[in-house]
Amino acid sequence: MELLQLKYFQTVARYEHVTRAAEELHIPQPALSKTISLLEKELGVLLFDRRGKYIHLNQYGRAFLKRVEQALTAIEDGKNELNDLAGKTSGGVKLAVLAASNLLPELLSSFRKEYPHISFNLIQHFPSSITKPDFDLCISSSTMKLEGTNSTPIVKEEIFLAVPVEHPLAKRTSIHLSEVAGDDFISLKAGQSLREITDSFCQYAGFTPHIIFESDDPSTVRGLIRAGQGIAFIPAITWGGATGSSMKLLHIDEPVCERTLSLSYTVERYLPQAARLFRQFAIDYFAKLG
DNA sequence: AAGGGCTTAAACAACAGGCA
DNA sequence: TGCCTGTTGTTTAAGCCCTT
Repeated sequence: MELLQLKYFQTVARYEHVTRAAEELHIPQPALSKTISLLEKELGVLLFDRRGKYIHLNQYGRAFLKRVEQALTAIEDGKNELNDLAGKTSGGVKLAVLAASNLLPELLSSFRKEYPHISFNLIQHFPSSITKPDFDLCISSSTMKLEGTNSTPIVKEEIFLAVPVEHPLAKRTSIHLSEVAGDDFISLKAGQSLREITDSFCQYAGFTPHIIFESDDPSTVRGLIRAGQGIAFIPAITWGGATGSSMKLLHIDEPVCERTLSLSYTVERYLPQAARLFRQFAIDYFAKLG
């Protein structure tokens, strides 16, 4: 049994799609089919159910995948550990960013000024087909609990309500959220952690926001507010930057609108030196922002 | 030279979706 | 419902490269 066969199997098992796995592995699809069938032959059981043109992991495949993941992770951790022992901190950091992606360019460029030899592999969403996200570190909202991880809070920020200057409440400095229950909202797309938090603020204030625009891009959200199309929640730090004179940020008295971002890392895995350096750097970086 | 592992190319089968 | 078309997975054959 070859290590390569196990890597191939892991990829096919994750995608349950031979062609996509072959593309991922940069090998021709027939070769991958052949490798998998040889592995099955060696194991003496079928790892996949073939139903027509689709393949699905079966009970043997699922059991084997669990062990293969453990074995390959252990080998990866071993390589990282040896690199560190040999004094090579040039490895990459697998960084998942599920929140505060706006600050990422500045954070990474600051870090790389100090450690130019450390590279990054950024993960900005977890494909639903991948059951076990693979990262060294993950920046996310504290409301998201990632299984098998430890978290360190890195920044607590207030969430303001941004209104256009011509809005009736624009002359105020603070409001109760229930005062804007009837307003049109511009919001992040559903599924984003910030969106879930702000929806819960509104729910607490006794209303469901009437959302007229959804966008993943903070600058688009700002532009729409300036254009008088609606109001929006704006995190003070991670969405920081000039708001301009055509927009006003209001403090929300009730409910308390804050969020905490955390840095998570998997508990059972060896954290490479490069990732440990970045973890400390990120904690210090956000401490300065806060 | 022989054997193993890989590649590309081709052929085939099974299925999904569109359409009449 | 039946046909057509496109997609996808599998198998086989021929050839290349590397190791023994």
